Amino acid sequence: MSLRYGILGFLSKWEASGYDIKREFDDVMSVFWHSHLSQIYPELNKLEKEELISSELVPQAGKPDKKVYTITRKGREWLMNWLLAPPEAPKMKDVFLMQTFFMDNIPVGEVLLKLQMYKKERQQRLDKMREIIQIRWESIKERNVMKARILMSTAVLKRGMEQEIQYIKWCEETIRLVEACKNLWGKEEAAQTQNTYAETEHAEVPFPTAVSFSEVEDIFLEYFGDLIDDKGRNR
Amino acid sequence: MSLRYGILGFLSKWEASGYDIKREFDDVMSVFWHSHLSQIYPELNKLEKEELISSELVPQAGKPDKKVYTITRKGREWLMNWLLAPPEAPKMKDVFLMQTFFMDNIPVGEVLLKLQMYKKERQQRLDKMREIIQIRWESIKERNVMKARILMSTAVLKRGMEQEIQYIKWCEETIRLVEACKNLWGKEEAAQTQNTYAETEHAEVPFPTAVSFSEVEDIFLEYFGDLIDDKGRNR
DNA sequence: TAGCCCATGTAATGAGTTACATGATTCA
DNA sequence: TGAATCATGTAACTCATTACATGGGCTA
Repeated sequence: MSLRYGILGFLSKWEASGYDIKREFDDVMSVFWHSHLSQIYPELNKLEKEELISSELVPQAGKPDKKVYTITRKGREWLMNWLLAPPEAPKMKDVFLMQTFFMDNIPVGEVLLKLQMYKKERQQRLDKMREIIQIRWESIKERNVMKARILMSTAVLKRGMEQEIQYIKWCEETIRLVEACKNLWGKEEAAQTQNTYAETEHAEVPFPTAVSFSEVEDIFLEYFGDLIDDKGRNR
Repeated sequence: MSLRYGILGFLSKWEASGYDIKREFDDVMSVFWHSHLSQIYPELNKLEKEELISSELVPQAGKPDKKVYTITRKGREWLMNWLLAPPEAPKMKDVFLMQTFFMDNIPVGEVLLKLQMYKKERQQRLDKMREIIQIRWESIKERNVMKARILMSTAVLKRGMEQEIQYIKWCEETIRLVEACKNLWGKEEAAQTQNTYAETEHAEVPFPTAVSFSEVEDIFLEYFGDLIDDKGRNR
């Protein structure tokens, strides 16, 4: 239900074809949304049938024809009503965090590798955002104009960048934590065997490689910083 | 494709019914995933047919019967293969950021209200996580055991908490930014009219309430901190 | 000449949500 | 007595992804 508002929102400022909209979803809007052309085209046709947008065929030299869409008054009304509605509860879906949560099932070496790979993934997203914001920044300064749309879109870009920076930092910190607690995984070659016996673990039988908490308490407290309220402890 | 691994991952440590799994998705696992019972039940049946899990009916006193699932060897193999596969590229879907991006279409007063409401939403998530981590922290200290699973799940919880803290901070900063740039929206009553003319905007016709950038440059630079590389400027 | 960019789609499949259906116990 | 919790599901629908289809122009 949100894709259509992403389209209406974009068309509220610029006329565009499905292909143009996809380009935007891959560029600035990738901070908060992603979509395939095969979803955008049918949605555009649906929006036109509902008279929220209208289209015009524009011939191009040396390129295929374009179907350029324009938002209608009704479309603007729908967009505004959506914008004024109370915000939805955030619905988390983070595949990488899910994997991390279950990484006790694979050897430590693999855990560290995955964290490093993911850090790179996030670094690339950040680099892309930095580029986008740099270009926009120069353009704003050059044209010397500020508008509400520019303000809000840069605010969103800031949020995106902060998110990537913090995710990268978390990867680094977690790599350090895992390295400091390597022994919890036991020998790498034994990992397969360990897992086979893990099903008895819920009955409070200690895991072969479990250690007493006090051994790692300091590492833990440092990792968490002030996120934990550690009452009854003298430090 | 990830829900099934969320289920397998959970069952890799504890035997559980569909209802139990749902409870977990609403609790600790809500940091990175959410799912409905009407999706979990059919998935469990599918997993059983594929022999990745097996079930046993457990009668209960004063409560309906439970269908308790156990992961099979084949299920563990599938889980491990998924965990060892290279991480997927993150797929962003943040409805609130999408709305924020297009908030030039509604009055400033409404923009500020929405940012405040969303901040509260995130604050509630944070409070819930704090509670969860506090309970786990006490339990770890009491039992005095540390295992790889505990390590990784707390790392994920940390990430979740950081995310909420930073989102809240971003809301606050953005509220301040919007307040400082209120005039970009013009009079609230005029908002409807403004939007009607916005379609001519792509032709570089300045927006009625546009101001020169230099007027807000300092506010902007403060908002961004060191996120922008502002070359050729003396500060 | 192979592969990418432009441009628009359809079809099949998979994932996710909302509504409906049932029925016992427990708590206010 | 009504609402919430426990417990398992089906059906209808919407949303999202992957694969397929077409075809001209540009670039290495």
